Amino acid sequence: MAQEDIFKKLVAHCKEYGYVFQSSEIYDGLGAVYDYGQNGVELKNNIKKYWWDSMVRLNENIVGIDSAIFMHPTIWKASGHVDAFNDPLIDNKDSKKRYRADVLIEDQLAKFEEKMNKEVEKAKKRFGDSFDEQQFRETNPRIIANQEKWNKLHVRFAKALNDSDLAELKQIIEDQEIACPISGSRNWTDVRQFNLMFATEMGSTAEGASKIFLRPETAQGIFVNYLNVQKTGRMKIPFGIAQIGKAFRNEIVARQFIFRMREFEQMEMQFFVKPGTELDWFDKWKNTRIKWHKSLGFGDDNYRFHEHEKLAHYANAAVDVEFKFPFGFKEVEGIHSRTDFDLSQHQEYSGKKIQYYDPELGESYVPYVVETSIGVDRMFLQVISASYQEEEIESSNGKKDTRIVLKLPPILAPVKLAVMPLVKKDGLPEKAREIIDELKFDFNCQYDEKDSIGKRYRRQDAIGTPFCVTIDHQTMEDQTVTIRYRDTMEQDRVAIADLRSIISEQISYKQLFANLK
RNA sequence: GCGGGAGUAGCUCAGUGGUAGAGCAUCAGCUUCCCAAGCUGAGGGCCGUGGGUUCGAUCCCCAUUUCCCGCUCCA
Repeated sequence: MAQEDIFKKLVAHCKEYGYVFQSSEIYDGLGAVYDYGQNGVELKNNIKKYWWDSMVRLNENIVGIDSAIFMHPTIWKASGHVDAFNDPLIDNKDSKKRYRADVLIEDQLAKFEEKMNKEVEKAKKRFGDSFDEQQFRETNPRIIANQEKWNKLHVRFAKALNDSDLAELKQIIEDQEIACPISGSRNWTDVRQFNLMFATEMGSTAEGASKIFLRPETAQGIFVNYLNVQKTGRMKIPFGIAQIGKAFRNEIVARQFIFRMREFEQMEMQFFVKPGTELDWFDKWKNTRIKWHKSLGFGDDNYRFHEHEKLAHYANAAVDVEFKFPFGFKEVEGIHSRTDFDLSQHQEYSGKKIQYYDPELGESYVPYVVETSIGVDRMFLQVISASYQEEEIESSNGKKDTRIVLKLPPILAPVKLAVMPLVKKDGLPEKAREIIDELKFDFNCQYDEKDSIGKRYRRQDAIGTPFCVTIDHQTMEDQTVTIRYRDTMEQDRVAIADLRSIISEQISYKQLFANLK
């Protein structure tokens, strides 16, 4: 079956079995926003717990925080988001290509510079060593003409950008007769602003209200709390701060189900290190994180690293962990060496000294940061797409049958255990309830007595329940039940008293965590 | 955002210018059978939304919204 078909079925399955619903569906939905259903929320919580425990519980030198979504607006100036997330865009109607309007105009400025430089080059060849470039630039008529054009355009462009005057940017592009490099045409749409940060107002009166942003990443909440945590937690470098929380980006194109959403959740850990050691720590975390992914057993071949060639303004090394989704290898997690960019910026903008006194060195420094940042929703999609299987099996009447099963890692499964009476009489239902009452404090249990036992097993397969316990007449005599395993469909007869330890062992972190060290 | 396709029951889909159907699913009862399809019955849809044409629109036209594919974008 084609991968796209599997993806479609997966999306349908997520809805049908209470994993993921489209947001506001009864009102026609809201673009690229999704809700998690009764099973989805359990899976998502389990994913978050698995990450959190592997960070905070497993590492003495990593602690967690939970910072607010609203933050002081200056934070986003310091972080660079206000500038980087505000792009005036324009489309060429013929080539259907989209450009940043400011980049088009900057290219035009560069063309003038190029022309001037060419004149200088020519003159250099002609006059040799005795050539005075400064004087030449001031006197050559062609350079003067170009310089004038450049100056005029630059002033106009800077003003338009400063005023966020989109119509003026469009007018500049028209006046400069800038053409699309692909189609060569000057058939442009209007310039539109795509502000990737959501804004709202804080303060209830119009005059007193100030514009604030919904955070586009959780990392800044960690950076601005660096001093608080380091001091109150008596943290010594190297140490990390972990956080799970929502972030918001007004994506131009948000698609592929929950892969790219406008409201999403991140699990981030910022690791503070001594300057100069950051690349060693970068390698260490790269290694640790890929082990974490592989520990879930979805197949090592389904992961790869993608090294960034073009680095962001703050980074000196960056790598993505990519997973093979039904629509191809895509980023799940990013590991970035962010240098001291963020803390230095906050130091500058806030005026507070954000440094660490290193007793070994006997001096203070702004720590360097290695970040691991994973999208919860992408992780969710990874887990569920890797787990979704359609199996051809032989039915009892000899016919071929398709069994749809979510082979979720038991530790992540929403429901760990279904307890069902083989028939709903002779005291079997009561016995089943008794077992659930005993085990529900340890595991998420589900009771089902409707339909044939085979049908009930299939229902549990569809939501990924790893264990089904069935009460039959023998149970009433000797206190044993059958336990049926989701993946193999095999059954064992075991004592009721042993159920807790059997299941506990299968959903223990211990083995998974052993692989992380 | 641009181009293309689609939107009918929880799911998969029929259907017609005269105010809607099937299979599966759901629920109740019977059946008691350890791997989904036994019997009986029930609930559920202003046919994505708004406007237009028409005596009358789920169907034709326009707009809009959502989803899918491609492009584009992506610290």
